[in-house]
Amino acid sequence: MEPSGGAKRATLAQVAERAGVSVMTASYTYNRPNRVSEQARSRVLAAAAELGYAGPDPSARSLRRGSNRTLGVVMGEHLTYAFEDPEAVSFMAGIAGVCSEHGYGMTLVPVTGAADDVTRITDAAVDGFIVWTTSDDDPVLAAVRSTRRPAVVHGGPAVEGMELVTIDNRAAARAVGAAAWAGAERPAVVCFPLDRDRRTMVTKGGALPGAAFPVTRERLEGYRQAAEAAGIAWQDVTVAVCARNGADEAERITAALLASAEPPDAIAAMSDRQASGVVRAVRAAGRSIPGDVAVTGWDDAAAAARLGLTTIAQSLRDQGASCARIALGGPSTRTPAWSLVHRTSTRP
Amino acid sequence: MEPSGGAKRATLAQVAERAGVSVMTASYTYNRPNRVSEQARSRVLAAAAELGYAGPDPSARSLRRGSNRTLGVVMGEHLTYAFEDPEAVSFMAGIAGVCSEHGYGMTLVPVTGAADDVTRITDAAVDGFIVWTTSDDDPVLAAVRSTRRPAVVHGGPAVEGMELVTIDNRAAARAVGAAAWAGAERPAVVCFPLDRDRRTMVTKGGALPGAAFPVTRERLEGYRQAAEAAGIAWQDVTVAVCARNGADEAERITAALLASAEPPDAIAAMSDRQASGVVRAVRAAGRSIPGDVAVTGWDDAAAAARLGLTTIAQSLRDQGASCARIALGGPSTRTPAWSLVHRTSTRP
DNA sequence: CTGTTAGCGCCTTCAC
DNA sequence: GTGAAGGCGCTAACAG
Repeated sequence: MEPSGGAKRATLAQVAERAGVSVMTASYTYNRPNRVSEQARSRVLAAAAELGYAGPDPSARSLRRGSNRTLGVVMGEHLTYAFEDPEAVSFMAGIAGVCSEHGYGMTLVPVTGAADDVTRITDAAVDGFIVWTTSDDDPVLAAVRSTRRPAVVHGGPAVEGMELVTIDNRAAARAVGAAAWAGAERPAVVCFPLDRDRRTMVTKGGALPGAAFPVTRERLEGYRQAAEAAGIAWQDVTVAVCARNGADEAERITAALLASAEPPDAIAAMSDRQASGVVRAVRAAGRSIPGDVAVTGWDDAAAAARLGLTTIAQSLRDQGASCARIALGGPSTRTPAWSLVHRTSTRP
Repeated sequence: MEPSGGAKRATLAQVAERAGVSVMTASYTYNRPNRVSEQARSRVLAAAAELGYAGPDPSARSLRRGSNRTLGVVMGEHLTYAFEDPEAVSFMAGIAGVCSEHGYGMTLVPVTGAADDVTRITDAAVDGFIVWTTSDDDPVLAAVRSTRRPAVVHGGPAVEGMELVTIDNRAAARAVGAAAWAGAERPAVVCFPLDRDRRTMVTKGGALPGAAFPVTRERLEGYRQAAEAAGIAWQDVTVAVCARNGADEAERITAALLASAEPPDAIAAMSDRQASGVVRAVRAAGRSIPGDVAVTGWDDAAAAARLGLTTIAQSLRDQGASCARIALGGPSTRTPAWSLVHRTSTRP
């Protein structure tokens, strides 16, 4: 199961010998071609071709130069998640664009939630890390920090010694919450998981345990403030905590809420994916939007426009690009812009 | 703009000195903990903690071991494309899953279509490559081959010395083509680009230049065979070549076809994304599906089910996983399964 | 323009 | 259970 490494690779020294030049001339041929005579250069390249030498070994070069020309991206729990969530994909596309511009590669560091995550991070041959939003207590953060390489966290938590790129989730939640709760009497939040245990629960705002994910925590706080501004006590707001960010789970949990004794008449979701599920459940229950139930999303994904969702617009792509630029030591925004997009899923 | 590398990292030798042991004892502490006395071990770890040593340097280790524990993925032209096409994303998710299982990282190699692509590939510190389908003449192939590392091409072309994982595109195109052309008199193909120039054109099958992308070529050949089996001469089949795989371009080009003197009554697209655009254009023109125009897609994406598209089902995710397993030296399928899914967009 | 020297940080080998 | 030597393949720094 181990990679064979293919046929044995020739070394620069062998190429130099065959070409009848010193190792340095061979090295220069690859690194400073114009510092080498045309003649020497072609002899080196000829020797390389004969030996099937494909150029300097990248690891040796990295060791010598002290840089890998690669950024590491840590996406949390399951690497495949990175590809399943369209917003995560946008984020990665933003990173990819900047890496590409700078001739950098992008290594996805596999993290599973298991104990060896730390090893996988300290073992990654990268020049800097970008960490997708995670919980306050995620050991991955300490591992990344311990490498002493430039590191940028997206979303949160804020970690001393690491950069943070995030919108003001609390303010954005206040804004979209105000739209959601307008004219509502029985509001509900369809919520991201609170911590890495990802326990599902339905409770009231007052009874909610603290959230270990800062993004979740900040948004809840914003919804709470919006509720109180609308004259609704937080302890009267239903909070339905999902295990994951996805439409299906949001749909099921919404269906349950609507079938309960106190069906909500306004539902704020934490993503447009969740909101899509909410919309399906509301329609399936024969209720109208926003007449019977107001619905809000988050992200302004394509689905949001299609469904007429009031939502928070932000560019995960730009945020990914910012993270990458910062990791590469350049300047960029730490507090990206967001805006409230009013559509037809909320009461005017 | 260069990464700072953060604070200077301590070396194993420094840790050993501080712990009052030899370098080897320190090394064993990280690599063979049980070959070291409890006492020595804890002194080494204490020294490491004091110095902020995060473990052996990955590049040095790679150099010494001759392996990077990382697979390289080459996605062609624009790295961001990898994240824009849902099928490509599935494919990457499949790779990610296998890498994750094996504790391997996954490096996305930035390739732009420019001359330095070759450099970027030979510079990548990876143990093997997976190359997303490309054209026969793509220099990336020779570059990957020259590294003499295990390499797997997905889709094509077949390259001596590299593995190939692909469905039988010709047979699949024959199958879906048969469904598309049933009862048709003016068939058309909405086609992927023929070569890396990505020139747009509308022509007849007989006048079509050869395609440099094997996947495109094979599918065209399958459609041709299906046409002839249905008693339609290839030179009578319209082929609309798009610059990229996307719904919008397919929609525009279909609108033009429908407005022409000989509007097609059957359109076979090369992806469900393209087919979505085709469906939009057909509806916008006030034609019915399949009554006025039969439509087929490819991939059996979510959109295909939603639109009732007859299409070819295949799992890009499984194919990504296969590629990764093969690159890691394990066994896996080279010829994945596909199947024809009959829905309502074609004539019975 | 070309060559020599001296490591980059680590781990395999072999001795004790 | 521990350590000394040597080298993985390459290139910065400095001659010439």
